[in-house]
Amino acid sequence: MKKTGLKDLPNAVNGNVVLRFAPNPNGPLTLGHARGVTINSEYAKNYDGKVVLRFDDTDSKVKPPLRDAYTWIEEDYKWLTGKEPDIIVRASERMEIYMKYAKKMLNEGFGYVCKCSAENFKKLRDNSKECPCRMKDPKENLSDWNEMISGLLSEGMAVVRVKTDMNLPNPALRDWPALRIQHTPHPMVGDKYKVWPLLDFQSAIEDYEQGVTHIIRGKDLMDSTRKQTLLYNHFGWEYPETLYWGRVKIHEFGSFSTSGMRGEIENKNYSGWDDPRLPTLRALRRRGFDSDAMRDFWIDLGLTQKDISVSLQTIESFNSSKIDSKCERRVFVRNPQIIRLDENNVEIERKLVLNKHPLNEIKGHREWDLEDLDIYIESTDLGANEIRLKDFADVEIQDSVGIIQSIDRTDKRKIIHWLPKTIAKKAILTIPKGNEIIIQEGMMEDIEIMKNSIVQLERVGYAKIESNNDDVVKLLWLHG
RNA sequence: GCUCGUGUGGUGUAGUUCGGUCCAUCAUGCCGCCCUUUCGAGGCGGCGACCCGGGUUCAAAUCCCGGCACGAGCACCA
Repeated sequence: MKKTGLKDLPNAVNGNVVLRFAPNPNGPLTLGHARGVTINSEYAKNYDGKVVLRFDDTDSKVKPPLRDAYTWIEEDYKWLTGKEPDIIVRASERMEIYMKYAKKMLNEGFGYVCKCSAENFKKLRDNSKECPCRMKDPKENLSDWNEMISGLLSEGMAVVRVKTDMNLPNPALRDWPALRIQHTPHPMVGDKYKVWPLLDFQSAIEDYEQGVTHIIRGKDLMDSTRKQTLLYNHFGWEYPETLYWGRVKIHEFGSFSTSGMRGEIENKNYSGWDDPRLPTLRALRRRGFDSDAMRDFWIDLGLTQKDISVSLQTIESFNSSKIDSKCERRVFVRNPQIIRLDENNVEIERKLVLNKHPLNEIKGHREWDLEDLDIYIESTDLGANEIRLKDFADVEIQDSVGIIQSIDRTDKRKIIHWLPKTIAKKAILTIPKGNEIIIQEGMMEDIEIMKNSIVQLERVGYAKIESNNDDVVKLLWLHG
C-alpha cells in the first residue's frame, strides 16, 4: 500500500503548525532550494499551517547579501508555491531582538564574552578545558559587551559564547559562539550594528519568536539542532520538532554554488541568473518547467536523510506529464533538405488537416497547403530510401525526389516528420547542454507561432518559443 | 582523530516503530510491442534490489551483535 505525498509530521496539530524556509539572500533560488520551499509549503498546506520566509542575512562579510535577491526570492517562492509566504522576516531588521536576548544571556550568566583568539579557544575546547573568560561575572561581561557593540573592539577581538559543558562528547557543542563582531557595512542596514549574531543564535531566537513548531533542515545542520537545544534549555524554551534531509545532487548540473554563479555572471561567463545552463529557478522557469511538476518531483523524493543523486531526466519526465496535454504540436526540420514530391498517379489531398494535439486534448487544427510539392525533411532522414511522411504518405526517395507510393501505411517503414516549403519559416533552436550552448537551425511550421508558448516539436522534443519576428523564430530547448 | 548520520533494482522511493499479508511498492531508466497520429507524445509488456557476516526465531528487509561502505559536522559561513 503506497502512501502518496509526504509522511506525517511528528506531533503536528492541524491548524497549529508553523514552518520556515530560511535562505541567505545572496542570489535567487536554485533547484536545491526548491526542495525546501516545496516540502515546507506542502506540509503547511497539509496541516493548514503557516510558512515563514526568513532571510538569514547576518553575514555581510563572507556571504554578503544582494539587495535584489530579497525580491527575487519572494518571486521564486511565489512561482513555485503559487502563493505568498504567510510571514516574511529579515534578520537584519530584527537585530534589536537578538541583542536583547544576548544581553539577557549575559545577565543571567549562561553566556559570556570571550576574548580568546579562535585558535586558542579551539585548543582549550579540544582538551575540554575552560577558557579564562568563562569565569567572569555578569557585570564584567556586560561591560565587555558594551565595548563590543559600541565598536570599541575590532573584528576578531571578542565573541559571545553560550555556556554549555566543556566535557560534552561532541567538541563542536562546547561553549559555541553566538555573536561576533563584524564591521563590514550591511547592504540593507549599513554600519548601524557592530555585532552580528551567528546562524545558530539568530535562527534559534527567531524560531522561538515566530513560534516555529517544525524545523526541516539539511542533516549537515544536525549539530545546529544540538547547539540550539542547549540554548533553549537555558532560556527554558521547548525546541521545535526537527527533521532532516540529505544532500541532493543533480547529475546534469555540476556543483554550482550561489556565490560561484554570482562570480561567473559578473565575469560574463553566463548571460544572467536566467541563463538556461544554470540551475536557478528563473532559468528553469524561462525554459518552460512547470512549477507543479517541480513540486511533484520533490514530493516524490520525499524526506530522507540519504544523500542522493538524481537525474534531470526524472524532473523532465514529471514535467512532460504535466505539460504534454497543453502543448500543441509543430514541425521543426533541422538541417533541412529539399525534396520534390512526385505524385506518381496517386491521388493526394491538396490540403492536410492535422490535430494541434494527437489525442485532441487541445481542440483545433493546423492546415497544411500542399499546392506546391516542394518539402523539407531532415538531412539525417535522407538515409533511408523508403520512408513514411508522417500523417501523409509512404514515399520512396530517389535523388531528391520523393515518389509517392501510397497514402495508406503499407509497411513498418520509418515515419519521419516533414514540412511543405510554402509554410516553412526559418527557426533557430538553442539547446543548453552542460556548460555549452548548441544552436540548431532549421525550418519551422509557420502556423500560430505564439511567443512564450511551449510546443512539442514532433520527433524532436519540447521547446519554448522565445521570439518570433518577420525572419526567424527563436526556440529555447526544454527537453525531449 | 572526535562526534553524528545513512545503507532496498541503473536512479529515486514504499515497507523497517508493533518480525509473518514482501518469492518486496511505485516512479524513473533501459529493452520490446502497439498506434495507417511522432525513435522522442500516448498505450501495453518485460528487465532489475533488501551492504556483508554471524545470532535470535517456526518465520527477518524488518530484532541483536560484529564488520564494511558512503556522507556530514568539528568556522568569529549560512
